Amino acid sequence: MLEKTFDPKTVEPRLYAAWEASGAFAPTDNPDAEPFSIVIPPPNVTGSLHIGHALNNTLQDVLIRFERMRGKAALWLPGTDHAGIATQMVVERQLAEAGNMSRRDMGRDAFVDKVWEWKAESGGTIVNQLRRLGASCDWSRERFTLDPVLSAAVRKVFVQLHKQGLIYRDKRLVNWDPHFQTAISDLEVEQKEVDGAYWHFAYPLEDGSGEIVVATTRPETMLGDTAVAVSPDDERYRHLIGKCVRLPIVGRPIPIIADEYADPEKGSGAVKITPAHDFNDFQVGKRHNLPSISIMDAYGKINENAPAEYRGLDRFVARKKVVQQFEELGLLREIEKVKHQVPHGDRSGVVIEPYLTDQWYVDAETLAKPAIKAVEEGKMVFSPKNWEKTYFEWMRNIQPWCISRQLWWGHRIPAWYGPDGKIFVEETEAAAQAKATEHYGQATVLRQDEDVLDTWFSSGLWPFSTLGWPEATEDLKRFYPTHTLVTGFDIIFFWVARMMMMGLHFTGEVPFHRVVINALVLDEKGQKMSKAKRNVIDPLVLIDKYGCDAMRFTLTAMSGQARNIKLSEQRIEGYRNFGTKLWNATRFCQMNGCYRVEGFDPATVSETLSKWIRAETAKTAAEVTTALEAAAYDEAAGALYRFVWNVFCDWYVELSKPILNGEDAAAKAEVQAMTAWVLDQCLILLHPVMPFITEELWAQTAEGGPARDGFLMSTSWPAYPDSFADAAAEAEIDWVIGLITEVRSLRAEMNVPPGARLPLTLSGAGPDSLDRLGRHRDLILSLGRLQSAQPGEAPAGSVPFVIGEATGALAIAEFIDLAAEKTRLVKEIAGHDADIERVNRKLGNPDFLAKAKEEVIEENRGKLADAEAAKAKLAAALTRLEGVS
RNA sequence: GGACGUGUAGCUCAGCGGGAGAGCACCUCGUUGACAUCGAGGGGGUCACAGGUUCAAUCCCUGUCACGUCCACCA
Repeated sequence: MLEKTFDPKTVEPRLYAAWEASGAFAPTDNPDAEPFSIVIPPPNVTGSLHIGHALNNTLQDVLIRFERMRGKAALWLPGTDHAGIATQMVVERQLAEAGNMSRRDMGRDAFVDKVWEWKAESGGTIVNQLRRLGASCDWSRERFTLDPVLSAAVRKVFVQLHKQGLIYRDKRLVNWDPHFQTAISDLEVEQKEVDGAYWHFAYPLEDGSGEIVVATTRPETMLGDTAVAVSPDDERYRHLIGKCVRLPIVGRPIPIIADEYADPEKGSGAVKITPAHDFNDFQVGKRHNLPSISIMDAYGKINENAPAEYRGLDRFVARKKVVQQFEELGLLREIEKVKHQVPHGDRSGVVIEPYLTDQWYVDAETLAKPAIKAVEEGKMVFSPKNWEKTYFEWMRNIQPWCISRQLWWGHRIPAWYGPDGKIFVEETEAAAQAKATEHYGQATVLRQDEDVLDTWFSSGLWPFSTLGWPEATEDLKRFYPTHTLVTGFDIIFFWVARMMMMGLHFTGEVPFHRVVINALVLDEKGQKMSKAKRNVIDPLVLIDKYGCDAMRFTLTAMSGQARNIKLSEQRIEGYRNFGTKLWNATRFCQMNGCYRVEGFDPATVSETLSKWIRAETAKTAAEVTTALEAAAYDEAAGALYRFVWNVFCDWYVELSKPILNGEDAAAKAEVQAMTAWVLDQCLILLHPVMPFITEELWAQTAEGGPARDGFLMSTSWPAYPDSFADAAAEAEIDWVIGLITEVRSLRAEMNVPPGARLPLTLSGAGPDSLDRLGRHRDLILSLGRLQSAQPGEAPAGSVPFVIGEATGALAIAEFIDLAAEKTRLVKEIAGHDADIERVNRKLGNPDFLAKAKEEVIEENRGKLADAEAAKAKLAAALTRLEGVS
């Protein structure tokens, strides 16, 4: 016999270890099995499981368990991402806390060794947390983006793209993070609204004939100004074009130029041009051949290109100083306070500087074309579909992707420089050396590029690099392209788009056929979770408190098409209760001798109740299967919840009791076997969502019956014959349920004391109804707490209700409240009247009759007839009642 | 500025052309009987607003308002 309650704390680790040890997570060896593969969005190796991971990985696990049970060669390939900046940050912080040498003091090689040490010690955290989630990943295939095979793939991709002219080195403005002293991509820049100001500065004309006023939000950049631009159409300034102003503080004469970029509507209509520190100005500078004077170093401090008193000052100190000097010079015309968007580094949180450096770029525009086309042609579909608009929007306006990072942790760029700066891009140092020797005619010392690649460069190769590409491995042949990618919308650009570009370019195929975008998990108030707001819900805490299955079911059930999920603990509690319900239903089965019968075939049952639950089971299985195929996780969860709780527990179990406690041994034996069968189906169908409790029940229910053949997780997903659908059985049991519900409802409404057993009569019943009444009388009596249930006219002092073609009447003379009953009848009749009127209006409309579909018209005729019949019965009862009173 | 999304019961959401639904919360009743982590019953909604298409609109179209997210830009 089962324990009173389920104890997830002891069961979960035990079962997970058993699954993993048995090899059940690996795809089947069966060569005929259809492959079904997904790759995990690799969490940062520094990460720990947050609620977003919990959702994302639960959905993947539901999917992979489902497909595995369907007999596919299901591979869920796990792994982690080396996460360049994030990991480097963690290790640097640890070094500092331990009072160790800084990264720069210890040097590159020593530092990278330290990071590997850290990875060996602490890098497994998130992977073990995924195990607690029940994730059935094939750990034997676990990958890390810096693994030798994956690194080789990165080098090959870089070299090939370079040879194809799709990777190039260029000197231009990048988003520079002065905190980490590295370039970052556009995507790693976050716009934040901050308080700032427009400072309006007057630049005196060199010939002393006046001044021109410009405005800026970054006064320090004026130290690098090389022009002032005005619109060629701006009458106010036309006469000044070609003249020079003398740049205050600096003393440099700079020209006034005409350029469309200057908008006469904005500010004074004149704009200072700092090509080395502003993206727009850089373009203007190019057009006019202006010098680009970079006045900052990599740390955001003013450099030697500025006047001596500024050198070494932090950019924000310099800003104040510039303003102060303008004020002292009498050239500060206005300070206009504004709130404006300022770019910040997403990791460092500091203000990003446009900075002029040499960096490596990917020609994303070229790579994007096939990636756009693949989605247009439906070779890859988003679910929900709308996300393709986001994808297209970005892909069609894509900018060159800056991929070099001035970090030490990552894939070092496979480019070597000769003494004259000649670049050799090769997969290995030896190959580069060979090329250099050939080029220079003698062995020459080369220097490798110091930079590493953007982490997303290697992530972009993930679906094929993890399967062994560029080698034509068995795994690559069998599992690529992968089937589905489950991920969050926040990384559609960072990751999905890049995988599409790289996958198509290097394998000629889409990396996945479907991308399922999961929602963002918010707190119960709909706010983003953040440590600062202290509203973070830790999935591990939830697992401890409610059990893993409860959390998984909650996330699955709430994972609709909406963009976010507001998670509340109350909801989790509800689904924990659902698990308890299933547990107790199983206890009921055990107490009533419902054990699995070897060789039992549900196709052979003869009890109507058996046929009914068989049909309901088949309906549910079909619903769940369809929903999971379509990634409609919430629908699958909803169908399971309703079936287990409302159909199986609330009705089937109740309806089976009289038979289980009855004298008919054959019927009892059948229902016992059938009940055990249905319970098994519940466990199977629930397993993908609630793997632990179902596996545990699967094992425990074997105790009183034949032994189970292996794990539930390795059991086949059901496919029932069409013959399980059973309209007659459905109609019959639905009638019984309807009758019992009516009786219960009337008892409650009429305030009949719980202990009172009442007589029920049924008048006007046809042969079917009489038959059903006869066959299920015991059930009806016990569940309706009735004294008797017989055909016959309603006695005086009874309350009527409509059941199909018949009128039921509950004799409650001693409890009846005439006024309340009259009110009830009037209300019900009014309800029918409203229906009749609405349907009549339709049926009386010639346009409706002419244009509506025939079945709709028929349906309405049926409705009308039903409503009129029901109304007539109740009206008759009302008349009788009025006769009494 | 551009794009996307959301407004349905007190709350969270499903439904998306032909009778307004679920869970939670609420109210009433009920524990020696699988389960009080429970059972039975019940109340509660001009489906944001305004137009349009249609025989028929919560559902499709247009507009308005409110809220949210993303992208771009700012002298």
